[in-house]
Amino acid sequence: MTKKHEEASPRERLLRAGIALFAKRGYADTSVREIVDHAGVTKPVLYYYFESKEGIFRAILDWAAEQQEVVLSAVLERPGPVLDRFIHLYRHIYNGVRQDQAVFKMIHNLMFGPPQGAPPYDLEQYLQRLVDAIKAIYLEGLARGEVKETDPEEVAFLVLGLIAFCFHLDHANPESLDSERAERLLHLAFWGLVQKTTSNQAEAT
Amino acid sequence: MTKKHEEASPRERLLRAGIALFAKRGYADTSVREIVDHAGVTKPVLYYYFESKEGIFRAILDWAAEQQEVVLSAVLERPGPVLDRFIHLYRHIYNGVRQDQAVFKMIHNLMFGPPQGAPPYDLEQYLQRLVDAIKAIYLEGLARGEVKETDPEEVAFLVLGLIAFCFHLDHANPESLDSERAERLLHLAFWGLVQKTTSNQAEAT
DNA sequence: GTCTATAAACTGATAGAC
DNA sequence: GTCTATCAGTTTATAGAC
Repeated sequence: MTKKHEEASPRERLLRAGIALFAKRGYADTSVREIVDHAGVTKPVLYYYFESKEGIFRAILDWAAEQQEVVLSAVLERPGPVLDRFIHLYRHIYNGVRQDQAVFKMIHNLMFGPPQGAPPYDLEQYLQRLVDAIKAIYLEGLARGEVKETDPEEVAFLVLGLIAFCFHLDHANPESLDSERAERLLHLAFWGLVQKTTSNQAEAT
Repeated sequence: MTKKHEEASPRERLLRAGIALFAKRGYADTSVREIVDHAGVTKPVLYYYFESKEGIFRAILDWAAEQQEVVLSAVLERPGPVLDRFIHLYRHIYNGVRQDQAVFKMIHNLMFGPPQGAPPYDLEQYLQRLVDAIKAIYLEGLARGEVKETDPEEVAFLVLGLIAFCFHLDHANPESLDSERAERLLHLAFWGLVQKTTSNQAEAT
């Protein structure tokens, strides 16, 4: 963390500008001219620190991978009931520091959107780390008898699908932002949708 | 349906090419040159039938809205248990005819990805129609006492989030395509994740 | 309706002065 | 390190012949 909020280095201003623009409009629709204008520098400066448009793109994603690792480590250390920890994960990843939010939006867009000309990058690692974190939380809850036994991978996809969708809704429709929607959706999936009748009415499709 | 599989009109070939390319790579990264090459025509033909790149983009989305309406109407007419109908919805929307699949992928990308320079379009209508359809299925199940009472909007988001995520997984990782994952995830959310301690222990995988 | 040829603007990237 | 000026290639879009 060698950053001052007052006057950042050209390299850092370029990184911030790149994050903001790539997150907002995607890779193909963001030009290097826009990035350098937004950063208040000239074009050769970008090509000096990063060697190409692809270079700054990869530099951003490399930095983002470290950021995610920091966030996930903190979340995994915190104990508590499974549902609380899932919600805590959502809040920290997606509703974290405003500054880091754009970079997660950028990753989200790359994961769920079209490649749009972006250079190849191992996005699978981001997803896999999230899956692993959710699995770990689930398995701890399972050991305490808090949740039923099922495929941990399925649980991870269930939780990830919901928080990704809430993240999308919040960003696609910022005016109707509902900070507790993820909590309610996870709650709903946690307790189930089916009506629990009197005795033991199991239904299989 | 005024199409013959043998030899389509230039206009229709352009639409198909546009769908395929916009779906695969996004709006900004798809050039009109690629579209006309893929359609086997020349550039002025595109500007004759549609007046611009934005024009063919909007024409595709207008057509897609009609297609979705047809699919949703068919799904809503079919009776059955709530969970079965949710799965049926998924299969018909996202795993429907191979030909129409690309257009749904294109909409999915526009909904969940960055705008990437695409012209403004009311994507909210697509989402709202899906939400309404899921609400209708849920409310019918509620009237039969099949599901517990909760906010229908939440149910719609739960189901939509999961099927959108499965759709993404299948397309992001086609080699590990798992056609029954959506079914399992919906099943999991339907029955809940929590351990039912007392006598009411119903579970099936 | 469909073509060739081209306009005008923008793209990523670089040379060379300071 | 940072600048001005510019390159070569691509973009959307059109003019004008047939």
